[in-house]
Amino acid sequence: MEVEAYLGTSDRAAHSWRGLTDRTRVIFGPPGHAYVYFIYGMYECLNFVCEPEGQAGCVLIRALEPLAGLATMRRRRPAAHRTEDLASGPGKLTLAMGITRKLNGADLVTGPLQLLKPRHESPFEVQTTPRIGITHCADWPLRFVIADNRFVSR
DNA sequence: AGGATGATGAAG
DNA sequence: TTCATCATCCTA
Repeated sequence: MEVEAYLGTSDRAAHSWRGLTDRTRVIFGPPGHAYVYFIYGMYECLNFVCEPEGQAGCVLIRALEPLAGLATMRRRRPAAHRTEDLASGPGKLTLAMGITRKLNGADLVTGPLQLLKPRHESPFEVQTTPRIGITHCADWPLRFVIADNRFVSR
């Protein structure tokens, strides 16, 4: 599991940095919703909106450990030859899970994509590192990974 | 190391 | 209406 935080208007790496636009509308909306954006002409990335309505701030979901639907994910990700590669990056993750911009703005509690509490939660240690793939504020320690976890990018 | 690929936002 | 930029992935 791997995530990155993007702050509101103070974070030059964040889409919300320039303020409210058509694209950033859902980031400024209520928390608990999905922000899905299109990048590099081919990929989509999933974020969770985290700040109260009117403020901007979200978390980019960069990688996760696939637990269910493995066969479906393998079909969607023919380039992934190992289970660890199915969702080990923000673009790979959305491909594996079939997440597209149609889910932009979806409610993560009641909508078609739901964030659930795990049935069994095992303890883990969080490791903090700089964010990946950005130019502005590149040294801010806002990337969080489960320590020693195989299911992360890179 | 480089190419695929198109939306976005700002400038003209 | 152009233009640079971009929170990426894959093949070589």
